[in-house]
Amino acid sequence: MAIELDAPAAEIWGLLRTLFGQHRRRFLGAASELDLHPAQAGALLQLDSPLPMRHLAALLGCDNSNVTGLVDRLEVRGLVTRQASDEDRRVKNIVLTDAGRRLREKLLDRVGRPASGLARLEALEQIQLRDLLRKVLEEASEPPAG
Amino acid sequence: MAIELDAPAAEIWGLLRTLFGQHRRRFLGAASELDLHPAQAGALLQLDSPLPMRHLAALLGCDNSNVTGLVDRLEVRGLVTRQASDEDRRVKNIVLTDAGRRLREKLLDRVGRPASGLARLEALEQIQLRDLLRKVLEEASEPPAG
DNA sequence: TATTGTTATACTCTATAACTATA
DNA sequence: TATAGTTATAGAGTATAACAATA
Repeated sequence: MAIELDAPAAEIWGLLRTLFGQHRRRFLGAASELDLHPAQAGALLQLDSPLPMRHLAALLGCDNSNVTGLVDRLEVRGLVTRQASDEDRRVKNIVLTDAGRRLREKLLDRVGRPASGLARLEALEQIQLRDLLRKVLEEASEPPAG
Repeated sequence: MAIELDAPAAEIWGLLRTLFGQHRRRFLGAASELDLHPAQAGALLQLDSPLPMRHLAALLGCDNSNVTGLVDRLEVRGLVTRQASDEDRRVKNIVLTDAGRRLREKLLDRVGRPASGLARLEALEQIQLRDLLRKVLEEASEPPAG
C-alpha cells in the first residue's frame, strides 16, 4: 500500500465534489420544476439587482449575443424587462418584474439554503467548518455562482 | 439588526457556493480548452469504468435519448466505443478508447485535483476539515459529479 | 409486459461573425 | 475608432413521444 502524502487534501476534494454534485442536482431539479432552463435559472439568480446585458453575460460566462435570446424568452414570460440606461443609451438594464422576483425567491428557497447535511454538525463544529472554509477562500475575490 | 439563529450554517453555505462557482469555472474552462462541451466533459469524467447508456444518463441527470447523440459525437471523435453486453443484448456499454482515456486524464489534471486554497490549511486543519465534511456527507450515497 | 437504446421533433443554449446605434 | 446590444447561422444540449429489439 503506497503512502499518500496528500491523502487528506485529496479526500477533502472528493468530498467537496460530492457536495458539488448534490448542489448541482438540486439546482437542476429546482430549475426544471419551475420550468426554467438551467441558464435561465442562473440568470434569475444573478439578477439580485438590475444588470446591463454585458454584465449578465460576463456573470454567466457566455457571449453577449446569447444573452439577447435568453432575456427575450424571460421577457416573453414576463419575468424581466429591458430598461434603457439614462447615462448611456447603448446600455439596457435587465430588471426583474414582480413575477420574476417571486420566481427568484422560489429558486432561492430551494438552492440558496444550506445543504441538509450541515444540520448534522453541532454548533461548535459549524463554527470550525466556517473558519476552515474562510481560510481556504481567504484570497478568493470571485463571487458565488448559481 | 435581526438575530441570525442560523448564521454559521448560512455563511458556510455561502462559502461553499463560492467554492462551487470556482470549481464550475475551472470545469467549464478546462472543457472549453479541450474542445469539449460541458456535457461531454461530464460524461468523460463519469467513465472511470465502462457504463451502460442508461447508467450514464442517470449520472448525467438526463434522458437516455440524450445520451445517444452525446455518445455518437464522442464516438465520432474516437474517444469512446459502444460494446454490446454479453449478459443482456439490449445493453451497450460505453468504453473509453486510449485517446478517450488520455483526454480524461487531461481533464482530471485540471478539475480532479484539490482547489489551491486547500494548501493554505495546515496538516491538522486539513484533517479537521476532512472529518467535518465526512460528517456532513455521512448519509449521502450519491456519487461525485463533474 | 417492461426495459434498453434509438429515432424524430421541437425548443433552448452556445460560439462566431456581421450589423446598428450610440459613444 | 470602440462599445452595447442585436441578428444570423450552425452545432450541440434537452425533454418528450414513438419505435425496434430484447428480456
